[in-house]
Amino acid sequence: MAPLKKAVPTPDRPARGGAASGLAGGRGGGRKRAPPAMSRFGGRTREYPALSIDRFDRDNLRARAFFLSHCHKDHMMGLRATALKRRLEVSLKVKLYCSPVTKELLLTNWKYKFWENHIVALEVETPTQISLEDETSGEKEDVVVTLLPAGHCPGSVMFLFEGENGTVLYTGDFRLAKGEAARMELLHSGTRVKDIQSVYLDTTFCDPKFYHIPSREECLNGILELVRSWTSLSHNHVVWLNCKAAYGYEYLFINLSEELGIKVHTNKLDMFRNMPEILCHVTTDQRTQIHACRHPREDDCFRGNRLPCGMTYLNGTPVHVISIKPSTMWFGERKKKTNVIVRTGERTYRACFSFHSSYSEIKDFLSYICPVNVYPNVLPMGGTEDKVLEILKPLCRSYRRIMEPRYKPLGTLKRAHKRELSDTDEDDLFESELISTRPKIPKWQRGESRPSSTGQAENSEGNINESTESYKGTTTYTSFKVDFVDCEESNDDDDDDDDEEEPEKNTVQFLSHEPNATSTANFSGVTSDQQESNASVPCWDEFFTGNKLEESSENEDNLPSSADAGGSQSLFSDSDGVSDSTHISSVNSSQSTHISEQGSQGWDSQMDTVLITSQERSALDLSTGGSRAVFPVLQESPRDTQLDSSRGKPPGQDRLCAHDGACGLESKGCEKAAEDGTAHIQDVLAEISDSSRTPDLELRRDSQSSSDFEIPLTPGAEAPQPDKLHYLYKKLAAGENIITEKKV
DNA sequence: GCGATCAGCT
DNA sequence: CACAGCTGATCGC
Repeated sequence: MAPLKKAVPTPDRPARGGAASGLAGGRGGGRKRAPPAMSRFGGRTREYPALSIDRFDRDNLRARAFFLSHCHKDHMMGLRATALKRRLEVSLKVKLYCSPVTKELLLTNWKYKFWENHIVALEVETPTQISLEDETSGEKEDVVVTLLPAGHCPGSVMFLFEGENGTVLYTGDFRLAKGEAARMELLHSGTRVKDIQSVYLDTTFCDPKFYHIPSREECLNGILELVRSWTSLSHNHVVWLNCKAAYGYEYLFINLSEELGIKVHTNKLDMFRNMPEILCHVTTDQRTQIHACRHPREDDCFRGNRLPCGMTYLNGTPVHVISIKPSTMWFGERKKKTNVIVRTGERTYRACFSFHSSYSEIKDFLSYICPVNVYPNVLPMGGTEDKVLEILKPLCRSYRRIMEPRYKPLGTLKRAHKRELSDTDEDDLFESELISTRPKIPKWQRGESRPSSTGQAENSEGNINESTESYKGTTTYTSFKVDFVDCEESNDDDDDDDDEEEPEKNTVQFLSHEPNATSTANFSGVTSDQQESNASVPCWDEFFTGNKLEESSENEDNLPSSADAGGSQSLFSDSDGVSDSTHISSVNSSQSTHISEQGSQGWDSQMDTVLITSQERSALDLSTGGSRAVFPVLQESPRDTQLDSSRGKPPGQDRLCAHDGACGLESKGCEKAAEDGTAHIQDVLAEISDSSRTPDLELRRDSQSSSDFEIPLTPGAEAPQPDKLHYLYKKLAAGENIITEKKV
């Protein structure tokens, strides 16, 4: 959830202090900034008010049981307050339920030690019955709670409550790729999705502005290649990851460390003492080429070519530091299309990175669950509750009920109906039958299929997913070739980045393409102007010879429409059609308890800024240790991927290369490389771009591409357009009937 | 003095 | 540009 930060004054008890007291309103006299995304979730659900979740102040103090979805401060409000401490002292029964990882992280902070005897770690995906007893009246109520992996940060979970008042899902903060809900066994009953009364939903990015956020893998790979290219220049080329001090970047650290054999320097790591799979990739030894350390004046440090930890020399020579700042909003604000990595200064980069589901991921999730009610936990910045509900309600059953006859005579149907169509033009969301008959993805198929965002689409395309992803299980690493291109044009037209250092703002486009970029581009369902100029009809041969298929299914079918249309901006997808796909089928365990994630759709590279199309390059070729998986735990079930201390190491974990060896491999002749980083990055990349591809990569790539086909293309085109043809080919390849479904 | 809150700043 | 969290000032207890 985006900041729950500011206390929201309530009628029963206004926030204390400062402005709220009315006494300090005049302080400073400066204008208040627009508030960031604000929590709307007060800590309790309507159905189970005796439970407090992620809020531990005010009335929540009286809860019969407490739940913590993850260890971010904005979800821990009141958790160490005196009032709660006192309650624990007089009650042995009151418990805080959370995941084992969250418990570990919480208790490594001495400020929360007093919880020690009151925390109950629940295994993820293990339904547990909890007896809630009112300590004064003795009244009892049973509820079954199930923790589901949330993909937000280590230990993060969603809570599924089942009891007398129906089934309720509280998502906490989550990032789940499309189709993840369908893979969660415990969201299902038999073969069907459970009948969920209410979802309390993380709506941080529930704004068409964030229609598409590149998958974790895509972002990771962008960062990986940038870090790789810089650190390979010489032993004293160092990267500073300017990460906010929060759990959630661990999987990035782990993957960088695994891929490059370079541990990540952090200020603290004792909280991971019982999590060897993280611990072995971070270090408090400054003498490393990747840093994620913090300092109050870290920007000053950086400007002085110093790391926040103070390191200025490595291997006896001054370090050359670049910074990479992960962010999501920044990309969301771009008016022009950008890539996952954008250069913002001579030595500064922005990398796309998100802990929260994108607009389309949220919609996919919700439409799959299809609850009766939805309650947004967060109002996106600048958003209103009405606006968010306008987006979400059509995906709920309650909406349909409202839409039925009783409103008809009032004349409101048309307007509402229009809204419904506009926002979800891809299907008939209000067939409640769809909900009840939606099949669960069979267990054996999990991790191999890409259920679509809607039941209908899934029905029509499920087979394709299955057939084209049959290689998924073997997709254990990614590969792609990158080039950094300094673009003449500025990335942004307004707010220049604060770390801007160069007179002219160069944008380094981080592009990854297939070797046959032109042909793949032609498979695009939607073509840009530029694309159209050289658009040609897709060729079956190319399609079928294992070259990547490209299609912006999302743009096609989940097309942001009316509601979306205004500010809609698929951040990384300009519909140009050359979508890059990085081929990873699992997210690393460190991103919590979770997911065998198939990356969400590849984002479309921006063809208009392609100066150099990169060729595919196998990660194998560059990886220091050989065939290492970027995401080493994909075979594991969600439960197994939990960062529990009891959990075994992921496969291959022991293969952490000595980083000297790693660097030495690629640093030849680069010792005097520092002055112009970009040029040298390009040099290095040029050098490695000859690397050959491994044959099976192509298979993987192909298999991955199926994720782009989860939603049927819009039928009804008169003549077979390239995209149509592409679709037909796809179906044919899947051995399917090519009769198109009639859409609403 | 401590905790809560807010402004300001990453 | 804001995903989360720190610091310091201020206020209430």
